[in-house]
Amino acid sequence: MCGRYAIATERLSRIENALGVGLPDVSPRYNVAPTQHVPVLRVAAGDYELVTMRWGLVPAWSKEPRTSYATFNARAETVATKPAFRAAYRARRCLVPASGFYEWELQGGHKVPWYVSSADGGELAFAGLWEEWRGPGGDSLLSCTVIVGEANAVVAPIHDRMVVILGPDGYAPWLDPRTDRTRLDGLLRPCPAGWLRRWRVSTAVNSGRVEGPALVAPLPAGDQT
DNA sequence: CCAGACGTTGTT
DNA sequence: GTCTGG
DNA sequence: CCAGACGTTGTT
DNA sequence: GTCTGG
Repeated sequence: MCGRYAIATERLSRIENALGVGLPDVSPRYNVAPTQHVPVLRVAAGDYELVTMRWGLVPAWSKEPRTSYATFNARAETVATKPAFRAAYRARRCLVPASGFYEWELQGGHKVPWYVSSADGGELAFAGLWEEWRGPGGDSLLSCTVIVGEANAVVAPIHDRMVVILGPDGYAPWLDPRTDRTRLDGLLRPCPAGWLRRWRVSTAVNSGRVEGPALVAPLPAGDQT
């Protein structure tokens, strides 16, 4: 699954190059948690645009601009049919840029944090969905989720699920509202192991209130198990 | 018909 | 135990 | 995801 | 909004 990530690259070069578009730089963050506002790439009026959305999707039919259940991840296996996600899967897909994500491994009774990083340092693109919720007073909330599926060989030893990461060839078809279901479903596969690396990090990341580049620093070699 | 849920993970 | 906040 | 709160009244 | 359960 994916409940915490980092975005350290200010310039989203891989996305810019793949889509042939210029994008504003983003502020580096090392401890992005659900309910926070995050940069998201979507198509609006036929153009690509980077917008800020709340992480944790609020369906358009929700009575409140929040949910009483977890929506910061959507399962790849069921995203096309679950009431909270299916409309967005059909028409409102997005990319969530990241440098890497955190995963907690259950070791005996306790949890140890790992950082799973982009192998080449360029930004990753998580497969996401977005929604716009409108309140009676004309208020509006943009929100998003990221899709999770099977783990690849880098992540499987520590956790059985991981976020779906798209390659540059998948960016445009994923974002295009006209792409058919069969092609979309085909994109929701674990990414190649070569795209990722992982290392143990400090438990400082456990708290959502801590921030800074030290959070992704590898623990000493002796602690990398 | 109306009311109530709408989600993920992990653990037992 | 369960919900909220980051 | 994990951490931290989980309550009321009245006073400054 | 739409589906399930009573």
